[in-house]
Amino acid sequence: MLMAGAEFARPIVTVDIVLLTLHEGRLCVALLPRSAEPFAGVPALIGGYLHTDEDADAEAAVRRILKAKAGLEGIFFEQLGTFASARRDPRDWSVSIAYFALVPRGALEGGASPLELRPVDAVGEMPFDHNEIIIAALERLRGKGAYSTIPARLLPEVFTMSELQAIYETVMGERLDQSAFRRKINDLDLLEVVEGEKRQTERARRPTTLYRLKTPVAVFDRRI
Amino acid sequence: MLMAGAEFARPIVTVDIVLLTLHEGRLCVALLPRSAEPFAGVPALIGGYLHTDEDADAEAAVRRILKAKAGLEGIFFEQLGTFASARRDPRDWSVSIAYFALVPRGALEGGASPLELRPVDAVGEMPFDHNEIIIAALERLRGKGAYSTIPARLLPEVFTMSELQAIYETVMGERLDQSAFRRKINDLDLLEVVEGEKRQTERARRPTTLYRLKTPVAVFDRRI
DNA sequence: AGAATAGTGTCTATTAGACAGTATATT
DNA sequence: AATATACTGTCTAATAGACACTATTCT
Repeated sequence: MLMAGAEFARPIVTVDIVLLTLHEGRLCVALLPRSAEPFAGVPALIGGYLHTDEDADAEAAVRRILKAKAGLEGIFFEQLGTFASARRDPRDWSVSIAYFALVPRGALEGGASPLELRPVDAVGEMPFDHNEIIIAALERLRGKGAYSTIPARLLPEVFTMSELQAIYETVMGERLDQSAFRRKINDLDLLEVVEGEKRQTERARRPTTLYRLKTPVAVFDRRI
Repeated sequence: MLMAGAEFARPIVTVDIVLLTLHEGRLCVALLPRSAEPFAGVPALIGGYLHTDEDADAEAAVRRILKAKAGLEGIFFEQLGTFASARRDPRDWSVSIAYFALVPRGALEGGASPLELRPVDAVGEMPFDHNEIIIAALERLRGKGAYSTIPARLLPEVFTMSELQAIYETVMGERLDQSAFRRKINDLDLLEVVEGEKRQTERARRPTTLYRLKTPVAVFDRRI
């Protein structure tokens, strides 16, 4: 039995973020070369130590790290799971609270950071257990994606119905029927119309209604 | 920028388990009086420190704690989420890797431990953020429950179709049509028939086919 | 026979998928 | 008019829900 006040050697605690975005129609993870050993210089998930002196909670650490290392603020993220074992980090027993985050294409441009976008179907060998963490993120996106508006967070705030459908097709890896897709989206009452039209101009096309999500993330019962 | 090897004060890391079972037809959480300060003697979630010297990973810690504190082995559990903040524990910045576990009614009997079963709809005020953790566990059970055989882990290995239906009804909090339920379960091909029959004997009833899950946990697309 | 639960059949309403058709812009 | 995409309508198949019916045991 434990005595009151007895303590144990504490593990390392870090936060790692699987930041996903679309680049040239492919789903990509954002990687950053590690600034310190182990694996210094090797591209890895965006992450860092929990700063117990300044982070109020794990989400605060995520926000701090996203801002400092990728220049991002106000983007969607949610907890993915925690990877904790004696073996995952050569330094010590280590706990990584993993998050997955989505940004619209283009939100990463302009930042002068050495972010690398690597297609998720060709990430290659990653340091630590980052391959495993990325796989968990993809499962989450594909699983929850079909039942929520989470995939829409890969799009800018305002988008067309066709763009939304294309995102779901990419995330779920299958073609969707246009008519059924629109019917479901409308039935679920997720979107509101934004005034203004999008006009396509290479060759000639009918202008498009623009939409915005009514709520940041909606989860529903039915599959898209 | 961080220097190589720079470190930060490490937080406390614990594991907490929301152990759910059925007792008199109601869903209950198993609580244990805390053996040490803070909140010594107060019933709380089953949990404990991660032992970096003996636990290979977080799941090993869960198994160790379930065995030592509740006398349970081989039961279903899965990671729920991690609760990490400066405020959740009066001692220090604290990380709790929370798990949710299901046991059949009766698996808790015999153990002489001071386990208390408290109905989830009347848990009352709990120490730390344990109320929040319990709510997350219930959401998980109700959410994933409708799309998986997880609720069946509240039953013994062999059960009848009616028992299974009753479990889903309790978990999901709604009545289900018997015919539709059986049709879906059969279509999903989740169960195998166990030789032998269950005979009811208070008053007179037709004997029942017994079933077992084909796989420990199956997740499907369709709602039960 | 009667009670009690096990298990089946069937009708109808809803939802999904396929696919063709119409609409509206530019060149 | 031709083209390209936006958007709608409709038919059919699959699934869900309601509900009544039959089956098998014991007393």
